[in-house]
Amino acid sequence: MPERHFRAIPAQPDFPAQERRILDLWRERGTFARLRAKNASGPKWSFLDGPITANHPMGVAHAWGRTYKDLFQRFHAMLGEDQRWQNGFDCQGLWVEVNVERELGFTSKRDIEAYGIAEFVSLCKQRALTYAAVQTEQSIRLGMWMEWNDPDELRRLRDLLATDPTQMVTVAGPDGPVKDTVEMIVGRLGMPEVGGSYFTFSNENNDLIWGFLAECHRRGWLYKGHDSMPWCARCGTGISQMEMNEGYADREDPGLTVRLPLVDRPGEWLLVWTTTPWTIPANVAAAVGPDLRYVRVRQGRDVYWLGKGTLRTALQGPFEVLEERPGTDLVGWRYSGPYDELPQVRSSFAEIGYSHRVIEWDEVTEDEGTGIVHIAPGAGAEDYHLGRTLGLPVIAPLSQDGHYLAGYEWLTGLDAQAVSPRIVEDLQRRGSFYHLEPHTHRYPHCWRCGTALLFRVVDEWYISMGEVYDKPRSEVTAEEKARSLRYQIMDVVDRIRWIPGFGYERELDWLRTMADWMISKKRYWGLALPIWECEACGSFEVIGGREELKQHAVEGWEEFEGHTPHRPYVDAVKIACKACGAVVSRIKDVGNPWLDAGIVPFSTLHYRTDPDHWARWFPADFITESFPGQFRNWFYSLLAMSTVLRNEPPFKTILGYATLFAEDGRPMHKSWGNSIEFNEAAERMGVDVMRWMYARRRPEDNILFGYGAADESRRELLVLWHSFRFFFDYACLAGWTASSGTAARSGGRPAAVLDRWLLSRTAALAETVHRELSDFDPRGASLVIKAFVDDLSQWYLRRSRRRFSRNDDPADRDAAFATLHRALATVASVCAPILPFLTEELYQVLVAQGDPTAPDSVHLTRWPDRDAAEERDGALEAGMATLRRAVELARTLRGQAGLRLRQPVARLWLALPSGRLDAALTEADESALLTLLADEVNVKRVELIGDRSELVERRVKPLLPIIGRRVGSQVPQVMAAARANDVEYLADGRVRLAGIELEAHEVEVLASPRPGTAVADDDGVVVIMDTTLTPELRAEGDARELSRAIQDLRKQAELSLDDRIELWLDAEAAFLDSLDGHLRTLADDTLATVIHREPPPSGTPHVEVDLAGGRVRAALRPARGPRTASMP
RNA sequence: GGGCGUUUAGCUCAGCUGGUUAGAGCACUGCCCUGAUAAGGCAGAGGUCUCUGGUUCGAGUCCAGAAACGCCCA
Repeated sequence: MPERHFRAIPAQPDFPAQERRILDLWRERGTFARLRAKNASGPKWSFLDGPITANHPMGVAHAWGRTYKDLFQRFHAMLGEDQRWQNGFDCQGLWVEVNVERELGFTSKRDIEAYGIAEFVSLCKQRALTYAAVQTEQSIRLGMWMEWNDPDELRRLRDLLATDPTQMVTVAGPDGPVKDTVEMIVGRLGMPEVGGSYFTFSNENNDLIWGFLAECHRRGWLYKGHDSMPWCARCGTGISQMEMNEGYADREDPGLTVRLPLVDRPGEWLLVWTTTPWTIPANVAAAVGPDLRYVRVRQGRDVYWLGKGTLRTALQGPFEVLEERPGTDLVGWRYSGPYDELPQVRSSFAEIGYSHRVIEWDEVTEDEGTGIVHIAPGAGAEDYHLGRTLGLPVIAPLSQDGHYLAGYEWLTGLDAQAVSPRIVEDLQRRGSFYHLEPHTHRYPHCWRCGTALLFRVVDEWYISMGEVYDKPRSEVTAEEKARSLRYQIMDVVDRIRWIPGFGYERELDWLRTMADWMISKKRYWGLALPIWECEACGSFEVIGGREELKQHAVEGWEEFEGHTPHRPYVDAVKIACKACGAVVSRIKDVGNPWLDAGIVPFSTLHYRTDPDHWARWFPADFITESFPGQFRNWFYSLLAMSTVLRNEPPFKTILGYATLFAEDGRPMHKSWGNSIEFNEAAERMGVDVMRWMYARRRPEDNILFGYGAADESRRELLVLWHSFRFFFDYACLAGWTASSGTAARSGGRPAAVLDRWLLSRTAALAETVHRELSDFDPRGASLVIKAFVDDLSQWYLRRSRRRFSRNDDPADRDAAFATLHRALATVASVCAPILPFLTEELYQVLVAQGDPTAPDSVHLTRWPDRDAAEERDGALEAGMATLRRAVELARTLRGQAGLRLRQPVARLWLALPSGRLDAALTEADESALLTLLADEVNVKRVELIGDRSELVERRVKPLLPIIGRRVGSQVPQVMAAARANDVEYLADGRVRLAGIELEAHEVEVLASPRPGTAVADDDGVVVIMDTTLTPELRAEGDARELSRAIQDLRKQAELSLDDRIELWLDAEAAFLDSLDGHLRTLADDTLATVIHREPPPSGTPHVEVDLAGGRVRAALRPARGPRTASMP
C-alpha cells in the first residue's frame, strides 16, 4: 500500500475523494482482473444484466438497480464463484432516433429520408456509443465491477464511424487483436473475440432475433394485422400496447356536440358528442345503449334525440320532453352523415351498399356526451373492433404523418390535430353544429415525444399470443396449451422465484390479458424485421439468419455485404417469392426494441456458436430490474423468447424494485428543480453513502432520494468510520500491529468476556449476512450490519476504552486490540459487496498494509464465516443482552434520582427470573458480566438476586401463545389474576391462577418491583438501586467530575492524546484532603506527572469547577518526563 | 370495469407464523455521557395502527367489504 493513501484518519472523512483514490488503486493493481482469474475455476453463478438504454447519462434511479447488480456480483465473487461480469447497453429503437432527430432539428420522417437513412442510422449508432461511454464512466464511479470497454475506445470507434465506416481498424480483444472495418467492429462489440459490454445493436443479437422470428413463423404465430392503433403522427409510427401506458396525460380537447338529421323522421336530429372532431368525416354509425332510455325533446323548431340521463348536461337552453323510448327502438334508424359527399366516404359506403344508421352497443354510457356515440371504425380502436363485428365500412382518413389523405377534398393535406376549428366552422355553415365547450380528460400521448396520439388503421406485424381460454389454467389441456403461447409462458413463469412475491401475480395477470405482440415499427433505426412480403401474390417469408438470407438472395447481396444488418443496406437484398417467383423486397419496418433485449440470454451466451458455453450459463441465476415497467417489457420479452426457443425459464430468480422519486415525493424533473444528477450526487455524498441508502431500503417501496436522506445514511457509515478511527489512533499510540499482538498469533480464545462476546457477534454477523445476501435480501443484510456496528461502537468500545489506553496488563491490551482488529476486518469483508470503497479503505489499513501474505484487496478475500460456528457463544450473547437491558434500567433510575453517572453509588441489585443472567453461562463469565455492569453504571457493588428476594415481588407471566388454545375463553380471568398477583404456587413450578392450573412451561415467573423503592423493570428484569450517598462516595464523584473538567481543559489546550501535563489544584485544603484517595487515578486519567496543591501560575489554562465539597480551580501546562505521577 | 400494491407518530419507515403496554430514526424539549464519535444514552411530548363488519378468549397482524393514493390491464 503506497503511503500516500493513508496518512492520518480524518474525523470527517472526504468520502468522494477516498473513493477516487480507491478507483486509482484498483486500476493500478488490476484488482478486478485478478479477482476474475482467482475465481475462474470456481462454481458458476450466472447474472444477466438487463441492458441500460445508451441514450442519456445514467441517473440516480439507475444507480439504485446497479447497486443491487454490483453487490450481488461482488458477494458471489467473495464466495469464490465464477461469473461473466458482462454489462449490457440497449441501443436500438425510437428513443435514440428521437434524440438524433432533435439534434438535427428534424420534425418529421421526411427530413430523415432527405438526410439519408444510412447517415441517420450511423448517427444513431454514434449516439449509442457516446452514451455507452458516458454510462461506463459513471458506472465505474459507482463502483460497479464489470468487464468494461475503455470509454475512450468507444469514443474512438464512434469518431471513426463518423468519418468512414468502411476503414479498417484493429481493436484489442481478450485473445488478441481483432481487425475489421469500423462498422463491423462496432457490430461485433461484446462478442467473445472483442469482449466488453454487449450492445443490442450487435450483429449476433439481430441475427438471433431473426431466428426467433422465423421460429414463430414456422409455428404459424407471425402474422400481418390490420388494426386501428394509437399512432404518433410526429414519430410516424404506431404505438404498441406495451408503450401505450407510458404516456397518459391530461389534455384539453374540444367537446363538440354535432346534430345528425334522421332520414325518415324529418325535422328530427340525433345528438352525438366527440372530443376528436377530425374523426367526424370518418363517421359511419351512431351507437345507442340497448338498456338506456332515450328521449325526444323539442327546442324551438328543432327536435332532438338523446339519452335521457344526459338531458341536463348535453342540452343547451330550455327544452320540452316529448317522448321517451328504450335504446333498442332507435336501432336501425338511418341518418345523413355530415360529410357524405366526400369521395372517400361515398365510395366506402357504395362498395358495400351501406348508409349511416343507428346501431346498438353495450358500452354506451351516459357518463359524458349525449348517450349516442359517434362511431368511426377508421379512426378509433374500439370503433374499429365494433365495426369489424358488425361489418361496418372503414373510413381511414389519415396518412402516416397525421394528415388527411386524398379523397377528402378540402380536408386533404390538413393536419388532423389542428383541424378542429375548421371542422367546427364548416359544421356551423352546414347547420350540423350544436354546441362546443372545452373538455379535459386523460388522453394517450406518445411516450417518447409527448405528442397526442391519433388512431389509424394500419398494417403491422404481430406475434400471436394465442387464445385466452375461458377457464382456470389448471383445466387448460396440453393440446390447447400447444396452440397458445401465453399459456406456455405462464408455465415458465411458474418456475421462477419472484421477489417480492406479488411480481408473480402481476406477470401472470399481464400474460392473461395481453393482446398479440406488435413487433413492427415504421421507422429506421432498429432490428430489420426479416420479413420479405410479395407484393404480387401477398405471401411472405421470414428469414432466420444472415446465412439463410445469403442463400435466398437473388439480388442486392453485394450491396449488403460488409454491413451490419441495418437499414438501408439490408433493404437492398431481394429474394424470390416461393409462391409466385416474383422478386420480393423486405418490408420496411424495423422491430420492437424489446425484441433486442429479450434475446440477450441467447446472444450474449454464445447460443449459436458455442452451445456448451451457453448451457453452462443458461438460465441466469439472477436478474434484477425495476418492477413497474418491466412486466410488459423486458421480463415479458425474455420469457416469450426463451419459451419459444427452449421452453425454459431464462432466469431463476428476479428481484424487482420500485420507483425513485425526489425527496419531495414527486418524480424528478429538471424543470421542477428537484432533480439530482448522478455525477453531482456521487461527488457530493459519495457513492458508498448512496449505495448504503439503496441497500437499506425495502426494494418494493418507492424511494425518496435526496441529500437529507443521504445525510442519515452518511451518519450511519460514520459510526463505522469512527470505530475504525478509534482503533487506528490507539493502535498507533500503543505501537500495536496485527503481527505484534500475541493473542492474534496464538489463535487461542481470549479471556475477556467482552472480547469473546464481540467475536461471537462477529461470527454471527458473517453468518447472517451470508444468509441474507444468498437469499437476495440486501435490506436484511444491512439491518444486521447496522445493529452490529452499533453494538461494536456503543457497547464494545465504550466498555473497552480503558483497555486500549491505560492498561497495565499488556496481554489484556493485546487481546483487546486483536479482537477489535478482527471484528473490524470482518466487518470490512462483510460490508464489501455493499460498500466497496469504504471497506477497501479500512481493509488496506487494517490488513493489507501490515500483512504481505494477505490478499491486497478486501474484494479478493473470502467470505469470513468459515469458522463461525465455533466462535459463537449463545449463552454469552444472551447474557449480555439481558445485561444491557439492566444498564438501561439503571440509567433510568439515575435519571429519576437526579444522580449523574459520574457520581458513584453503593449498591445495585439485579433481579432476574431464574436468578441468572443466562442459565448456560459459566459462573466466571456471569461475574465478569456483572463487573461490566458495575463499571458502566458506576456502582460499587452489583448483587444478582432471584425472584424470591425480599426486595421484589414474584409475579407470574402466563405465556399466551402456549396457554391460549387450552385455556380459551378463560384467558381473561387468568390474566386478571396474574395482574392482581393472585397466584398460588404449586409443586414442580406449576401455578394456579383463577382456579386454573398451569404447567411450569406455560408460565414465566418474574420479579417485579415492590412499591416504594428506587426500582425499574422491563419484562422480568428488575433493577434496584441504593441511592444514599456517603461522604466517601461524594468525594469520589467530585474527583471524577474534576477529572472530566481537566480532560476538557486538555482538549481546549489542544494537547494530543499522549501529552503529559503539570496540574494545579487550588481549593480549600480540607476539601483537597478529602479527595486524596482519588488523586492518583485522576493523575493517571489526565496524564498528570505532578499535581501542585497551590494557585496556578498566571497565564496557565484553567477552569473553575463547582463540586459537592467545594469549588476547585484547576490549571495545567504541558510537562516533560515520565508518565508517572509524583504525589505531593 | 378487472388485476397488483400501499395506507402505523409532524416526516421516513420497523412490526416474524394473531398474544393483552404498537416500536425506531429524523425533527422538538429537558437531563446525562464523552480524549474515537457532527456520535451515543435516559426521560418527555407526539398514535381512534385509513374506515366498517367478521373470525377469535384475544386483531396493527387473519377474512370480507369500503375509501384514498400509486402502478398495470380493459
